[in-house]
Amino acid sequence: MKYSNIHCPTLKEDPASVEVASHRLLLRAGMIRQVASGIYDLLPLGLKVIRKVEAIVREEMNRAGAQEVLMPLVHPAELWQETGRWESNGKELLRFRDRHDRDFCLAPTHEEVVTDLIRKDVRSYKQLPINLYQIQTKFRDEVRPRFGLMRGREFTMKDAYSFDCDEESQMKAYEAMKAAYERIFSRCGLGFRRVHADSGNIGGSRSEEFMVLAKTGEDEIVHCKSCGYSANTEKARTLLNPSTLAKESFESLELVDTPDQKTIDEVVKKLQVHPTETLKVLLYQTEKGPVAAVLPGHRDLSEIAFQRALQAQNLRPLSPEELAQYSQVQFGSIGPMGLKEAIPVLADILFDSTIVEGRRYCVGANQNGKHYVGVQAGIDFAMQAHQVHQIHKAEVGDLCCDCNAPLQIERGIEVGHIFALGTKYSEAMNCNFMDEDGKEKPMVMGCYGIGIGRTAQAAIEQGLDEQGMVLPPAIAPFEVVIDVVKWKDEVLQSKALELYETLREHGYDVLLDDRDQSLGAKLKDADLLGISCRLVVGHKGLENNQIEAKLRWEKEAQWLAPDKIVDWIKSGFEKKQQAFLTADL
RNA sequence: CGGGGCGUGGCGCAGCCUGGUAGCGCACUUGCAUGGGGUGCAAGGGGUCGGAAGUUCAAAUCUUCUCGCCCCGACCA
Repeated sequence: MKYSNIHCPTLKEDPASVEVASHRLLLRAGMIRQVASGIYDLLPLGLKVIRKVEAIVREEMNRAGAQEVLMPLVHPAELWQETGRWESNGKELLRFRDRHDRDFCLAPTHEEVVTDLIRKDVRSYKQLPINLYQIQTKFRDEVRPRFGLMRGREFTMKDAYSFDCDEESQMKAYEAMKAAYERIFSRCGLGFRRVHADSGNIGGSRSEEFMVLAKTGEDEIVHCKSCGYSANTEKARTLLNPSTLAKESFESLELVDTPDQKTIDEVVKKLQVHPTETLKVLLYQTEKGPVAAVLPGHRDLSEIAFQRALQAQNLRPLSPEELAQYSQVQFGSIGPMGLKEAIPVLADILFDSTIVEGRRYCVGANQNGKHYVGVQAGIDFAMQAHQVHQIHKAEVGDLCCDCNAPLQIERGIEVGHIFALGTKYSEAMNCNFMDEDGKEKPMVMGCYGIGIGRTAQAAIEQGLDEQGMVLPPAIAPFEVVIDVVKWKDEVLQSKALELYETLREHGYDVLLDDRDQSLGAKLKDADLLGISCRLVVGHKGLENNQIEAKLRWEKEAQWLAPDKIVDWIKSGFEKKQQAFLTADL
């Protein structure tokens, strides 16, 4: 490909109000342009990178035995109503009506459609297992799109769905996908961690996320260096490190006035106590009725863990208006002592496991404008074993559940997610099959997703330097670029063309920069685009029959005879790729 | 959804406070020179200031409304 034939509007200056480096580079490299919030054009070179990621994904999916299909972006409401997700999904699900006033939505995911597809044609265990995947556009009307392709509203996703006769067979599909994902992300040159997304006690289902480690990642993950345990902070189970607790300052139970102190911060300030000596009560609404989470004032609640512990389908914070229907007590004065009496309709009260039994705490008194101090956990209020759960969000300093070592917290970009679904969708949608003894059973499903654009951008985020992108050859927009010191010089030009043809014959994806610009400008663009190998043809080298060659990730360039170039590139690329596959975090 | 910010040639910005119908850099066009890290000089083209209404003799500038985009936060009581 010749540069003059490509629409690649590179930018010299940084675009305004763009925070993340990879997003900035995508814009500067002329790979993407914004159309609306969270909606982008992919320009030729941006698309080229995306296609290369897709090619790797396809290859590994096919190798793992999945078959490619293509399902629609527009889904009829009926399918989503069958699983209840038409109602339970919020505004993220973009709904609209067609000319006949029928309800539709833009697909944020495809469990309903693929389950419908399978149930129409699969009757027997003999037809199973099946694993179908697609690389397709999704639309999720995100509250707050940001960071370019990282969190767009319209985005490309690879999603696979497996259908099996039983759990055991399902686990094989799950493991095959897991292995494929590890290969895919390694081949894309990504430093990633596979983390637990669910601790695995709900209906035997299991889920793991693939996190690319990056400071700018939107997700937090805990990692245990000593045993390797990794999990999404929201879903991680961790133990309290007792050494983080302040010394007890109360000796006896006492009722104190706190007329204007509603938040933990305010109470702590007024009563001169340490946050680790306070307890707070968070109220939520569920389909079973209001529920309460009791946890230390300095800890955050993991809503996901809370919901799981409650085994609730829906969970949202209780509004002040709702609270007023149940109780005279207002937010800010609610505490664990006599909670059930204060709010008689509470369905469940769960205590966080970081509450220390016997320790004296400062708590809301369930009387407006009053707190108790010196309340003993487990004595002044009961904490039955079945009520105590790990519902706090993991924090730095917490201890590993498995080996008791201190955990570290890292940031990551979620590029892939694999999930054992069980029979949730197959049961809701009657996706059944006849097994060997003539019994009808729901299929056991799994789903597996990769954000294609996000994977590409994560690779950029991890690889960049001051000059631009540093991409692995497998996903760089070009493998090789040829720059000519003076394009109009016929001797140099013909040498460059010769080199260009040779490399193409050897199967390389080559860019010939045929623009009549200063060398400096051309080199800047080559670096910005992250092209893996750069060759410079000029008089200086040609006098000695040499070409300047440089790999994007190396500091120094080398002078090589033209007939050595192909082998040199080959071994350079192989070394790099090998490094990715064996990279250790 | 709450808070904050921004919207002026393709891009990045100044002008707005203290109204008098637009300016800079980059990019673009033409010419000459240059050619190993965004080359120099010269001559050009392009915007009515997100939109609407209002105040005024006069609005990019003041007021109100509206649209769009970006950032932060989001029920932690």
